[in-house]
Amino acid sequence: MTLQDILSNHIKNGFRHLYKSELSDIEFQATRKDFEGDITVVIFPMLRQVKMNPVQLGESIGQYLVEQVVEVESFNVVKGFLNLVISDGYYLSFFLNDVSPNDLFGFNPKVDEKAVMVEYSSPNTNKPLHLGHIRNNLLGYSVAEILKASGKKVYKTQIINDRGIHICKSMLAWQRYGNGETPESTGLKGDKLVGNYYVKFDQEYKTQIKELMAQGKSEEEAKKGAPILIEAQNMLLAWEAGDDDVVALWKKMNSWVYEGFEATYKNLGVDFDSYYYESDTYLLGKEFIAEGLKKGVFYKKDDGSVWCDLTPDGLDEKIVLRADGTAVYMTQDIGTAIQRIKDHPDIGGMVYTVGNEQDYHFKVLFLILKKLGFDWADNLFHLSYGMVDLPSGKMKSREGTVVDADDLIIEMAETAKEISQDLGKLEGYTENEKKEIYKIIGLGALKYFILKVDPKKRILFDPKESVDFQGNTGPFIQYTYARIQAILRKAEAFNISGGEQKTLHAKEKELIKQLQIYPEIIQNAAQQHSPALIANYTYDLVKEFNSFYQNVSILGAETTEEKEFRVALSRSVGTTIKTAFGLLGIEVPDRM
RNA sequence: GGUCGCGUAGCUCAGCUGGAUAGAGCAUCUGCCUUCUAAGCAGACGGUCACAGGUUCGAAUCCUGUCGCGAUCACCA
Repeated sequence: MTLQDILSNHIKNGFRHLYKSELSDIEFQATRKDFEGDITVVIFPMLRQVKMNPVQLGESIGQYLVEQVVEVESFNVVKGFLNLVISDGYYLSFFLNDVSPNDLFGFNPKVDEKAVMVEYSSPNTNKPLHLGHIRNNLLGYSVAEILKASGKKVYKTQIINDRGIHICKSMLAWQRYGNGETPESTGLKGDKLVGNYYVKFDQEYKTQIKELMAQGKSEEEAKKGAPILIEAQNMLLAWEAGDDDVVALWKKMNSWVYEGFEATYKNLGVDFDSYYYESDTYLLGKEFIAEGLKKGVFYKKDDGSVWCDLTPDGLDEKIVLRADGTAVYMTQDIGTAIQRIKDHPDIGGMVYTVGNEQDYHFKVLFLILKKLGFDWADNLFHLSYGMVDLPSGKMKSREGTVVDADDLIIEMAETAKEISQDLGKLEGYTENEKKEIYKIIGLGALKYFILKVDPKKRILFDPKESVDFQGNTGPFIQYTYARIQAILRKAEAFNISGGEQKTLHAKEKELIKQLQIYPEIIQNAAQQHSPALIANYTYDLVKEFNSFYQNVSILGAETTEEKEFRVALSRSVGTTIKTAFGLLGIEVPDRM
């Protein structure tokens, strides 16, 4: 039972007689720093049922609580706010009993029997991953970890768009200009190699269009009639017909890409429990269209195409099957969702990490699945995020204005290296150790930079100014962690003798309060699918820690009790940073 | 044009289900390294929370409208 529950019960019991009708919940909030006190009871809402002056009511409740509850030391009333001063002993014992001994403080130990599947990344196989994918990957991975911490079983997955005309373009260009190049022969990552041929195709396509236009064709004719495009289209037909050579080439080039992707994922520190491929799933879903037709969820038009009428829900009519009986995007997504539940019967909900340009698609998808009557359809969530824009505008792969994921990771580590060398730290470490630390810091900066902002908002990313290493940043928090580790290394073995009576400094109390809300933050973050909540929480915690312990010696405390307490508090802040950053997928170095 | 999202300090962003005098970082200025890591700490400066109405004890937060930016309105995925 939390202190708030205790207070709430006391207020309800003690003042029942004043209430005319049902007792409403008592509203608590943390006391603002400029007022004296720790917990504030907001009196205003109670006035609806109790006819009284708010200050008088506050006074009498405050008086009552001081008498009844040991933890409440004193109170003051400002307007309709009853500020309660809570005893040090309460926070001290909370810290000593709950936080300090528990390395996974804040994590929910209970696990729901229903699992959640989180989909993210979901790349095309014709080009390397870029900055947009990084935001997607970080969000998806982080939300998955946060859900785990909140007590959910989680499956991480992705759907890989491995079929279609775009792959054929790369394949064709490679066949024609590739001279048998492989990742091994060129030393290029597989996804880069394939991506290069995609660009090559586009160049060739453009020159052919020009030629055709020079021969007097209209732009539209030229675009449709370019021989290389027609060849690519033929290749797609051959692929769909199962042509051995085409399929073999397709498999070969895709495998290169997957190897390249895996390397990037590994560098980024994200992983997956399973993979779905569109080449496997694009035929799925049709049977459920038939079933939906029977149930009357869908209807058939004269030309044979199947539609879902969503106008009663304020949306449009949506096609779910073409007149020729082939599947569209929506068909496929319906099928994939159902397939996933079949593969993992314990799934109770799914999270789709996809950019906000697909908001409408997912709105429709979820609605259709609901209409089809699946019970899990109520627990589908589109983790929608804004684009990552460059100062020059949108990223366009064809125009070469993309920020490549691998390059960016390397650059971030480079910047971390420069800064670190300027500061002259890390002397006496081997090159490998240093390299490892630079990478952790560089990635920490990048990940925190992206995750600290609300997913819904667009991010403006300036590659020149890059990412900060000071202030509300990953490295600042990592730095505090490293400093704490230095303290712990120096501290001789310490033990906390429980129940110690000690006067808490105001800042220490704040720190403990800040730690106290960590479990709640995780729950909120899980509910709202928001890593930003965790990021900003961690920053607040670290700020609070620094603002006291930057000026106050930890190891130089006068009494041993005081020293033990400070060390234990530092250690707890350290582990909290570590677990919170773990939820963001950010590593934390022992020194930097 | 319809629908959805966003608009908070010069810049980048917090602000939980409405609560007290609006919160950080960067940038600019002032102090602090002989003591556990100065990627730090303390302080100054900086705001009509896009605008206008409404709801109420109380609005950056909820509702309506206007403006600005973005996305989307394909038998593409």
